[in-house]
Amino acid sequence: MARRFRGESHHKVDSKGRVSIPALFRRVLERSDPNYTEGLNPELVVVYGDHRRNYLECYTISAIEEVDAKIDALPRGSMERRMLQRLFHGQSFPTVVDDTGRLVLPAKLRRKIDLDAEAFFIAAGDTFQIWKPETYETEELAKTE
Amino acid sequence: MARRFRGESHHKVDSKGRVSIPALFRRVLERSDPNYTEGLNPELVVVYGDHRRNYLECYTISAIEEVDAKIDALPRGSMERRMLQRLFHGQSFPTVVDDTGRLVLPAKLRRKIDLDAEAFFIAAGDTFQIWKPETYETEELAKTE
DNA sequence: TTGATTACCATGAATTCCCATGTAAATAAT
DNA sequence: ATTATTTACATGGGAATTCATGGTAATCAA
Repeated sequence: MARRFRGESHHKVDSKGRVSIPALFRRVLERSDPNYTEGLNPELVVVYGDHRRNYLECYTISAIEEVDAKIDALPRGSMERRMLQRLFHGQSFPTVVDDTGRLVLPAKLRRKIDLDAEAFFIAAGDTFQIWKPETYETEELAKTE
Repeated sequence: MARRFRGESHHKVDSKGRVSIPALFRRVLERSDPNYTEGLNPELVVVYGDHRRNYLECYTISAIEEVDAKIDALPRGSMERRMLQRLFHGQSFPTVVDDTGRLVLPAKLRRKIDLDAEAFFIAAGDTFQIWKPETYETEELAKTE
């Protein structure tokens, strides 16, 4: 199976911010983490962006490395480079899947997208997104239906 | 034999969601999976779409890769890209044919098309569809009038 | 020491794996 | 040709494993 996320699902978020990552997404995270080996837990990077973004975008290690490489290729001091650095280096949170296949979202990130008891996961090519279900329905579904 | 599905047939769906894939369709899935080799089981992607779609559309690996390539070519952030990503990356289910030639449809997908004891398979060019027999009949009947 | 974070353990439900069987289709033997 | 033998298909059942989720104890940071 490829290094591309596919599928969508809802998962409970508990009081500690723990939320199961869809099993199929975990397989992709594993395959796309160069440091991953059987028995270990894959790493990932959660990009949350500025106040205008109301979902979390999760990158595999190899995906975020591609982004980093692109940023590095831009001229130092250019506006584009500075903006991308702010988003991908500043407004992001590196973490690791835990032993039971869950992600622990710190209160700050949960508050940012107003997440409470349930989270909606949806694949988006080589990343996946985490939404508050209600937000997804109003924002996304309304737009495209 | 070509990479094109042909034919239609009915198959039992058991309580675990297992359903035999028509043998001829399996041959096509094998030939259209770049990773397939004798002895292995071919992969496929089941696209189920939103609430308006009442059947499952099954893509071979090479067919879905064509779709992915088209999506990747669209500008990031464009509405068209987002819509296609939602459908093909989000509302889809990647899987693999099992050792006995069956597909396992999770309860979620079965519920979506209201599938119970029997499924109707019909070829549609480089994909094939899975319908609840009754739905297909009424739907088709309605069309041909 | 107090609230938060992390590590461990627990469990029911869903999913996968492995093996079994009847029947139809294909091939070989008489 | 007709029968015997093999092979492929469709389907079923139970055991083993994975998943999603929840709880408690141990650790940490301020």
